[in-house]
Amino acid sequence: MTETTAEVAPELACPIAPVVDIVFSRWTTPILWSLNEYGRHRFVELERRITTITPKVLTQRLRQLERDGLVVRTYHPEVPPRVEYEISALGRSLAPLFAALAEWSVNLDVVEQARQDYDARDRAPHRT
Amino acid sequence: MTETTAEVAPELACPIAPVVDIVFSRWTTPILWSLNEYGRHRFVELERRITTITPKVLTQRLRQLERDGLVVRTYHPEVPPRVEYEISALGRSLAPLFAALAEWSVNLDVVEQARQDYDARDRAPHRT
DNA sequence: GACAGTAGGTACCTACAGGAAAGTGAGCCT
DNA sequence: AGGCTCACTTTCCTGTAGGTACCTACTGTC
Repeated sequence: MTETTAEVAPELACPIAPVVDIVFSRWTTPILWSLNEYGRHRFVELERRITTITPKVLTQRLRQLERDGLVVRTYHPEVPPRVEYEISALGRSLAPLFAALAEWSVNLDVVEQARQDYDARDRAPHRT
Repeated sequence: MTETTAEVAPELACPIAPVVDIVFSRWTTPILWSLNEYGRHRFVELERRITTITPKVLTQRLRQLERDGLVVRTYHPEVPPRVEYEISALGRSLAPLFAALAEWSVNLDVVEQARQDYDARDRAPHRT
């Protein structure tokens, strides 16, 4: 944890926000997860794995991830064109982060319980 | 829409997506970070720390975080009303995650360099 | 009586992310 | 000669998150 010089963006109030923007922006999580867990993917393979994503958005996210150096795109100028996406070394360095998230997911039921409690508490008495 | 499917959300293709939704939805990161790093906050204190957030959105996010059991809201029915927000035990359990993110932020310059390389590469030759 | 401060609530509006659907181009199959 | 596949691209359209602005109740202070 290198202390970055001076005040870095007081409007953020939070040094990890830029990382979150890069790593956890919409759709990037399932893409990175897929590439990290199951290795190299072609475009249609990703499309089929993340069934709810549209090709337009998938392209956008992949371009963004490629630009950020998190995935590597390899174009094979063959007859039916073939493109392969794989996670980069930088992307692989996120693995412990993903592992930590996966571990934390044991708390999902706690969250679910908290929601039910909150909703139940909120129905009966008037909120202060 | 209430399809009781056997497989748990094939459209996600990624078990950590629910966690990301809870923890890294918009604005929650600076809020949780502030409460975790600097302790208890009043509403205006949070507002002043995260300067770009509007009161409406801050209220929304705080309610959501309270409902999810990540922050605790304490209302003091005093003359100028006073409300305090603090992080819950569950929220505190995110600390190692935040630490991991903070550590990863050393790679931000790598990302920045990748972006510059990508943009430079993309200007000159035609993209395949 | 005017105003400030607190913790929001509410109504209205806009911008942009993302969805749907069709097109592209090059070649191989039949 | 039409159909197929891949990897997108383009156009059009909608939903909704979030912004702006104003409102509440209460009291102390000027």
